[in-house]
Order: sequence, then C-alpha cells, then structure tokens
Amino acid sequence: MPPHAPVDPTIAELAHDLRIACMRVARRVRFDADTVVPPHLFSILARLVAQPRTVGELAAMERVSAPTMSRAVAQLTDQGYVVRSADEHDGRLVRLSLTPEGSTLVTEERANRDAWMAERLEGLSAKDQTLLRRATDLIEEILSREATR
Amino acid sequence: MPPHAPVDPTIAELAHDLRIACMRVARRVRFDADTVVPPHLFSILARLVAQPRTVGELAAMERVSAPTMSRAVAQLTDQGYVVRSADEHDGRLVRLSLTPEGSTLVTEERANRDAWMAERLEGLSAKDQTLLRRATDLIEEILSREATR
DNA sequence: TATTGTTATACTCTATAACTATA
DNA sequence: TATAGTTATAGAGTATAACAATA
Repeated sequence: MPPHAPVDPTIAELAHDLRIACMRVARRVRFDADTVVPPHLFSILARLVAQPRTVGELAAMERVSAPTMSRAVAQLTDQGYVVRSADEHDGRLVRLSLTPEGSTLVTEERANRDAWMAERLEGLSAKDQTLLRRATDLIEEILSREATR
Repeated sequence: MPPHAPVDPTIAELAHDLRIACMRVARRVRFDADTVVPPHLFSILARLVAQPRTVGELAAMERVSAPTMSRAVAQLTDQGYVVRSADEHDGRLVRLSLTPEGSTLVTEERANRDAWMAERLEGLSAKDQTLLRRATDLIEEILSREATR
C-alpha cells in the first residue's frame, strides 16, 4: 500500500472494532482457561506436536534467547512433558520431542480453550454460526496472505 | 454449562478456528505495533481514559497485587503520563489521572494498532467488508452478553 | 480495628557474557 | 574458527509479608 494513503473511515472503524473484538476474545480465553503450565511453556509444547525440534529452533520460533529456551526446556523435561535425545549426525544438537504426557497435555489444554469458545457459540442461530464461519475463514485468509507476502 | 454437555462437532470446529484466528490477530498486532511503553503499562493508561482511578481500583481491574500496581503507577508518574492527587474526603486514597502527554500517548498507540489492521482490510471487496462488520458486531454481542450474565 | 497504599524481600522470566563440547 | 547449548550474572515484573497513615 502507498505509505500515506488516505484511510476510508468505514474501514478504520471496522479495523478498530475487529481488532478490539479479537483481543477481547484472546484475553478471555487466556484468563478463563484452567492451565497446568504457564503460557510460555505451553507454547513450546505446542511447537513440538508437529515434529521434534532443537533448542535453537525453538528459541527462534518463540523469539527468546537460547539460554531462556534452554531453561524452559529443562523445566519441561523435569516435569516429564519433553524428552531429550542426541542427534545422530551432529553431537552438538539436542533433539526435543513430546512424551505421551506432553502430547496429552497439549490436546487437553486446547480442548479446554475450545470449550470456552464453544459454550458461547451454542446459543447462536444457524445463520449467525454461518456468518462467523465465513468471517473466520476470511480472517485466516488475510493473515496467511500477510505471512506469504 | 453442564459439565458433560455434548458438543456439536460443527460448533466445536468453529470455536477452535475462531479462537485461533482471534489469537493470531491479537498476537500480530502486539508484535507489529511500535510501542513506547510496555503492554502492562499501556493497559493502565487505557484504563484512565474514561475516568481517574485509585491504585486499588486499577490493581483489581488489571488483576495484579496492590504493590505491583503501586510500582507501575510510580513509573508512569515518573515518565509524566500520570498525575497523582489526593482525594478530598478520604486521605488514604490516591486519585490517578492522565496528563495531556498520557492522553496523547493512548490515542497515538491505538491509532498505530488500528492502522495495522486497516492495511489488511483495504484490499477486501465491499461484500467481505460487510461480512466482517457483521461478524465483529456479533462477537462483541457475545462477549458483552457473557460479561453481564 | 479495618482499609489504602508503600516498602522489604524473594521468586520467575528474561537477557547478555562467558564457558564447554562438537564440527 | 564457528556453532549448539549451558552456566553465570543481572534486570524487570510479579507476589506475599510487614509497615505507615487514615477512617
């Protein structure tokens, strides 16, 4: 977009309201969900669902320093949610993956958070549910478009 | 909600996707916005836009302890964004309100965040904008309904 | 005595710098 | 030498406990 393009007041208002609405939803979910591990540790576990990762990879993904990630991982291994293993070809690397307990925890915490949202959607009409379905897809599209720009 | 109420799989999926979409929007806005004060301090300033508050009121609203709020407020007064004043009738109370600088800061930071969102909505068709407008109103309604239950 | 707010102290998460082991 | 990870140390934000001032 041109650097100083004038902004349509309708879009500006929608942008404001949509941003606030999303932030409020995110905030509510965070506060209401019962959590076993704090957010920054849960975020790490969630990264390991798709595949094992090294300390350095996780640090980059979570945008924290290597020592910070090293400590966080140590906590998760102490709690039995993550296991360490050596890389076959490079002795410097530490491969991290979820234990069965870690995997279960991720699934359960996600279900908790989804349940919070689902409770608030159940009373809606089919029409409103369809509206939200389409809006959700549209938001996801906007975000993914941004990421690949 | 009843502890073990069955959940419509369609609703469950929408709940999951909508929650994720909102959290991603909130996250993006937080990362991309250039901020002068950290989030927890900005949140306090935003509380003072509507009306002056006491330390205890702010602590309750932000869900932190009184000493924590006391320290945060001290930082904001040091930076010139907040002023302290005595209550007329109760000498124990400290009334906190925004300085002109604090008020300007809130306005500017909000505009920054809105701009981030607005950039991403400008390319949408009128139809899609209308869809998001209605969805936003619906989400706000759901959230406010929850708050007043 | 009860309430409002601050000060004292400690714990957690974060970072940078220094160190060890491997490539 | 360069890289992956850990340990040492320090700074910021948070909490509980103890304290001061006012009701």
